[in-house]
Amino acid sequence: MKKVNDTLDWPALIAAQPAAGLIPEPLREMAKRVDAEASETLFRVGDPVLHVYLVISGEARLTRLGRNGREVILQRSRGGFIAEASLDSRTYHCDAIAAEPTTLLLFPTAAFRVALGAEPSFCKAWQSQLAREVRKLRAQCERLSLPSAADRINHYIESEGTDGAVTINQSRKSWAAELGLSHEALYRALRRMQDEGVLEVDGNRLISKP
Amino acid sequence: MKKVNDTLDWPALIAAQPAAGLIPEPLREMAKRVDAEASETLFRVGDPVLHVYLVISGEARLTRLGRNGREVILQRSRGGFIAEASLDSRTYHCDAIAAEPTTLLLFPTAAFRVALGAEPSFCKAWQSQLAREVRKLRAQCERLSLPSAADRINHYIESEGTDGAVTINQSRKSWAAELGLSHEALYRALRRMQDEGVLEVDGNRLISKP
DNA sequence: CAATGAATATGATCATAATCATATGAAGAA
DNA sequence: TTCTTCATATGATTATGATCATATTCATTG
Repeated sequence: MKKVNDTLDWPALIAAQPAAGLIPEPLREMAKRVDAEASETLFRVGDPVLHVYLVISGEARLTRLGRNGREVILQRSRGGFIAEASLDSRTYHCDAIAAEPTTLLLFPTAAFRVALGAEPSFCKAWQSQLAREVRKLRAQCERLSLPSAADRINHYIESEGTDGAVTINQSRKSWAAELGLSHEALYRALRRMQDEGVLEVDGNRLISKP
Repeated sequence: MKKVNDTLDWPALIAAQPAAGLIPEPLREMAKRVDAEASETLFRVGDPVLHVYLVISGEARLTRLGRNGREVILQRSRGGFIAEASLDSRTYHCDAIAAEPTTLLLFPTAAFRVALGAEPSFCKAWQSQLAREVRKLRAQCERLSLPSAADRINHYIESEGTDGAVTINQSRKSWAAELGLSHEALYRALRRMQDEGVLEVDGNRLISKP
């Protein structure tokens, strides 16, 4: 887990990961940028909670080892804060690893807590961010509960887009993962929906046809 | 949407829905209990955000009407706060209906915002609650991304339980819905896993066998 | 008590997504 | 440039969950 000592380019960081924009000035100065290699451990069950982690690029995973020896994935993150609830805990209740070469920002937990208490604007912004995340995740759960690929695609367009259209800002493969589908099933469903005339695909723009 | 004017029994409310315990005293006195009938509307797209809604019993749904005329479900709630992100909005961006006879608590939005700003303990508790919800929902999304029923059940045991065991505090049917399975598929998977000796079922207690 | 409805449970059939295989195109490295 | 790699894309086969049907048990209510 290599610490990078360059001074941080915050506009670039925020462009890469908008959630970084929440961080107020004093906390920004305490941020450490870290580059983790694939399968490198970020923290383990029982470790003290020393930092708040923000994924800038790559992929971080929160996992737990099950009784049957199989690893259970609690979260895959390709950007944004992870393990926000650890702010309420002294130690971690899961492991975190980098699933591929990953860049993160680390903020000292103690200072993070102080800033939340001392800066009302940061506190409000943090709350709003959590509420937005809750809304997004609930919609995602409902979407994943739909059995058919076409229904999930339509649900995505209506819940994440506006007026029956949405722009996909990720690769088809990672979008397939977000939809809980194999990428093959996604390609096929898109093809079928276009053939049936219920969907228009223009690059990364998807338009639902009535 | 019948307003019930009885004085509220807070210990009973908190027992029925623990999230009610977050509410501080002054807000409790402004709470209105409401009984909604099946398919009754709670609010609609464009309505001003006048209240914060807490589902005590029954089921509330947040929905949006898609371009193709089909209703998209953004959230089904059988207990807890709904549409928390509406605290950051002047109007609603979805509809809310009671899917069955449902009891709710309503808090005036303005007073709720004031309380969040004025009472640090409430503000922290609200934040913690949102963070816990985020953690729970992320795990649920990962679970729903697993293709097989047995994998989802194992994931549930490991992520929601401790030491390879969990107690289900809901009916099998509603648990099946949470797992994104038909109830038939859940019954069958439980039977198969018991036959294979990888799961022990004792009433509502599930134990994963190595 | 009987009756009604809901949850629990299992069987049979069918639709569909996962998987494996294969091919093409685009981007980046040597 | 060529080579490599990865995303995109489609076909064939298989596994599995959804659906419909049917009992049974349980709880609630008249």
